[in-house]
Amino acid sequence: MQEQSFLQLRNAISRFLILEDSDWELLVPYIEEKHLSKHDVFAREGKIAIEIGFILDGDMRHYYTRDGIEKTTYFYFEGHFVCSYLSCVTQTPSELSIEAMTNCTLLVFPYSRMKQLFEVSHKWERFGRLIAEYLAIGLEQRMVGLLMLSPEERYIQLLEGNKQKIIERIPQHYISSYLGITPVSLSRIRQRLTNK
Amino acid sequence: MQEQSFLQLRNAISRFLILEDSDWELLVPYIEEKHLSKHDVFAREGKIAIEIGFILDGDMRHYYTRDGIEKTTYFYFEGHFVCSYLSCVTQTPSELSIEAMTNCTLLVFPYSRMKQLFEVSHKWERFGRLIAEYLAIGLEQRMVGLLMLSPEERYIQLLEGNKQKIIERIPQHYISSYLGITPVSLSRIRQRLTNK
DNA sequence: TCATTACGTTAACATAAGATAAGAAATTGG
DNA sequence: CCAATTTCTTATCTTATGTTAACGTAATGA
Repeated sequence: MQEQSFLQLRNAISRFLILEDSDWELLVPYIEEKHLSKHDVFAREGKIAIEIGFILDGDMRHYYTRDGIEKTTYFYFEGHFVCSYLSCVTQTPSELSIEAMTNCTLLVFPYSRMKQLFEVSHKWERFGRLIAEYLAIGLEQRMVGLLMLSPEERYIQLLEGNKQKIIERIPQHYISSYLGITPVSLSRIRQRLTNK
Repeated sequence: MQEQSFLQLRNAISRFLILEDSDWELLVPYIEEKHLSKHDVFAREGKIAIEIGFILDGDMRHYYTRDGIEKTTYFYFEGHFVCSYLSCVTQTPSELSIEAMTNCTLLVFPYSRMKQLFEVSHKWERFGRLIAEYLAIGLEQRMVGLLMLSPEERYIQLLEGNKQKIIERIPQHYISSYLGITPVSLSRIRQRLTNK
C-alpha cells in the first residue's frame, strides 16, 4: 500500500500549496518508507541532520540534553513533518535528538534533495517558505505562552487543544518538560485541578 | 542621503542572498522613509499589519497585552527588519503591538508588494524562505532558553550576547518581561550577580 | 512468569519568584 | 528650572516551584 501512504504525504504538502503532478514527480523518487521501534532515534545530537520525515503512524518527541538530563521540548504526531530543522537548514551538528515514543512508520526523503528543489523549482521554494512560516508562527505562539502564562495555565491550554487524546498517552515527565516544569510540579498541578 | 539609506537595506537583504540590480529594482519604487518619535507605534494590536520596516536608526520593542499589562517579548535594533510577522503572513489582526523605544528612522515597504514579489520572482520567494528560516531558528533558540535555563542564566546569556551596549540602554522592566520575570525579580538577580 | 525498571504521586523542606508598598534616583515635559 | 512621572531598588510577606526521597503501581524484558 505504498501508493496510499505516498498520497498522505502529498495531501499534507497540498495543505500548503497546490502541487501539480510534475512538481510531485520531482520528489517521489527520493521518498522511502522507514520503520522505527520505540526509543529508536531519528536524529541524534551532534550529528548533522540529513533527512526529513513525515509521520504515517506513531508519536515522536525531540529533546535537548543538559547535564545529562533530557528536556523534551516538542512532540510530533501522525500527519506531521519531523526533522532537526535547525541542523538541516544550517547544516551544523544538531543540538537536539529526535526519538520515537512508539513504534513509528515514516516516509523520509533527504534534505539535500529538498535543497535542490529549492534551487530548481519556484514552487518548491515556496513550499520551503510556507513551512518555515508555519514553524515560526508555532514557535512564536509557544514562546508567548511560556512568557505570559503560568505553568498551570499552560497545562490547561495544552489540554484544551485538539490533541487531547494524544496528550493523554504521552508520559507525564515528557509533558512536564514541554511545559518547562518538573514532573513533581505537574503532578501537583494535576491534583489542584481535580480538586476543583 | 536617501541613496545611502537604501543601500543599507540592500546590504541587509544581501546578507541572505545575492541580489541583482534587476531584483532590487522590483522593490525600490515601494520603499519609503518613515520617522517615528519615541513611543509611537509601528503596528497596533487588533489591526492587520501591512508594512515591513527596516530600522536605520533607533530601538523598538514588541509587546503583548494581557489584563491591561504589557509584556515585552522582543526587541529590534538598527539594521534589523521589523514587522508583526504573524499578522502579515496570516493577514489576521495582530496580537501584538510594536513601539519605538527611541526616536526611529525606518525604511518601510508594503507587505502586499512583498507578496507580489513572492509570486513573480523565484529570487524574492527565496528571500521569504530565508527570512522565515532565520526567524524560526531565533525563536527555537529563544524557546530552548526559556525551557532549559533559569531566569538568572537567561539574564547572563543576554548580557554575554554581542548586544551588551544596546541592552544597557533598554529599561529594565522591558528586559524583565523579555526574560519572563518581574522587574523586582530582575533587580534581585542583578544584586546577586554584583555581590559575586 | 517474575524480577526489574520506569512512572506517577505524595511528603518535607529549601529556595526563588510573585505581589505589594515605600522610597530614592533619574528622566521627562511644560 | 522645577514639578511630575518613570524607573529602579529594597523590604516584607506569601506562594509556587525545585529538590530529594519514599512508596505503590504499571510496564517491560529476559
